[in-house]
Amino acid sequence: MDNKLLQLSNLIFPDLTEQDTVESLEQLFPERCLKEGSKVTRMAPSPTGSMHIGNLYGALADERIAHTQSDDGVFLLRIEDTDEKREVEGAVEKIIKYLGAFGIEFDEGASQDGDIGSYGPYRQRQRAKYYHIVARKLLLEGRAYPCFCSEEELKQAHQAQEEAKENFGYYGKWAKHRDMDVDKAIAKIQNGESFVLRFKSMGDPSKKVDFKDQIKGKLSFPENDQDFVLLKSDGIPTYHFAHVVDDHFMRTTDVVRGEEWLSTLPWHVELWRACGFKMPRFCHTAQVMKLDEQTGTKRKMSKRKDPECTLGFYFEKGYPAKSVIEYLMTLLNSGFEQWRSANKDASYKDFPFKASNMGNSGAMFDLAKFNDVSKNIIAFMTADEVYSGVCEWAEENDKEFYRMLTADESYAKAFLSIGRGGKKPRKDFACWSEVKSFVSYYYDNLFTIEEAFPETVSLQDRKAILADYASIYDENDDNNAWFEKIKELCDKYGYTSDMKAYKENPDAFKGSITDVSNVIRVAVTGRTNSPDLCSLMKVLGKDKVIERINSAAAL
RNA sequence: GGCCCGUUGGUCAAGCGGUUAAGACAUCGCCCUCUCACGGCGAAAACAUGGGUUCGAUUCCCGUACGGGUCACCA
Repeated sequence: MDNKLLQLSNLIFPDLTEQDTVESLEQLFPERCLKEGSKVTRMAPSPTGSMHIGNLYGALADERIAHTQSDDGVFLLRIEDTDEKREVEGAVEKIIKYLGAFGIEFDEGASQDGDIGSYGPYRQRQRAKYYHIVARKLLLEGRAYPCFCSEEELKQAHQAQEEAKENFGYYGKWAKHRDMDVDKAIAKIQNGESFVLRFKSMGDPSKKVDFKDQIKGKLSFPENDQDFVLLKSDGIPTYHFAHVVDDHFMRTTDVVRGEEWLSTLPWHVELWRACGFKMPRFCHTAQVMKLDEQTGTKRKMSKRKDPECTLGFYFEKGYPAKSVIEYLMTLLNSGFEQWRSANKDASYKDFPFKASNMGNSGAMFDLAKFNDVSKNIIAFMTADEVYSGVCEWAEENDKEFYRMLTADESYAKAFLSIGRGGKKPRKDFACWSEVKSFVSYYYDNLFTIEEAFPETVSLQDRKAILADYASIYDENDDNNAWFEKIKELCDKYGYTSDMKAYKENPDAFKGSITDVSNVIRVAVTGRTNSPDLCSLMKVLGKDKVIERINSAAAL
């Protein structure tokens, strides 16, 4: 072994002993004993801010890949906290809490109560030693070297490259310290100069590397020639290095990450090889996009411009977690929707998820479609489920409504039951925040006449019809009897109950049964649209119905 | 600018050399013993573009345009 190099490595890695070898790490983190075909995936967020829909999208993909058709696959959470400057307090807890709220659970990794699993620690800053061990190996093998360039020098090089129309970066002739004399490097470090550890690339960009991605298929890039940074001046690794070391020693089988990493894939390929590690499979997922109203073009979802981008949006509006997952599944895997229509009651977890069925171009987030998906989810819930969903939301977001709902639970459940159950349930709301305005007429303090009575009915007729109806209404009538009474009213006042005849020749009649029932509907609910009037009136109770009809007759 | 990825109706998407080019959301019509919702039926609506290869290209190859990503001691 080159003594000088050894001296240099001792200077750079004073925290390591001779026992700290890559082989010792291989023993510490042995290959996992999993069944054939089982997969290990990881979500690796950096704790730098609030979660957005793209994070959830990625997490769901990871989770499904690990857990579909395998009972011992592993989905783990690793915290990429290598950038101290951008770290946000409490972000880790928030990530775990939010994902949990969407039903996404980890088998292993960082958690609120410390680490779970034997491949940790799972927070990168606590893994400094492991990175150093691998980095030292690279240094001693001549695949890494210290670089003393200042920020200013790098900036200047960048500018010079721009002027010379050459590629940006630290490579070839621009890599000033690549071939620096070891003695000189030792002297500089002893002198206390700041440095980073760079990878020494042997790549030749005139050659191509072929690569297979689980989603994108065959890819081909020029070989890497960048001497990118492995360890920053504080000894903490960059993403690139941490990715290779962690995914190797955590024994990740499938790296699922956004396609923004595609461009640095050649870096990673060369690094995996230089480390002597076997590469995992890669799945580079498309981004969730959004139509920009201003420009009319697709663009990445942005937290600032798109409220539906942050996960908080779904909680504030009160979308069931299940709806969000269901919609993301339709974006994530082609074929999910068709599978769903054939398997209405199945859990999304039963869907045969395949990485190869993931879309390879960015899917646009479509709020209208999402709302439809959510309406379907809510439509097939029981009244009890809807009730607890609304209450949970209202407790956080609308205290007054919460008190009203909980003041008479069975009353609330009764009106939430209308049109529910059976094969063709109503699809009235997409989220809990829409419920209140929909059911407001069930509560006297929210009830107002919001819409006009039908114009086809004269004031005189309206008063007479209402007064008449108040005297014949019987809350024990079934739907048929109820309807017969409306028909009788029609006949009495010259409105037809024969809709066909009315449509064919509307001028032959004063109006139709629609007008008559709408007179009653507006009197009772304050609006021209409502669920089935007969059921609705039963829930309201005879007293309230009569009271409202009488006061409307007095208008 | 270099490199990479992508482009099927308004949106999400099937399709893997020969199809009347599925389906879903949205839109519009019609039907369904009251309105709305649900449901049913139906309509309109697409292979970015130019060259090849081929008996035949939405499908394969090349160019162009457009969109996206990336080029940090951020991930």
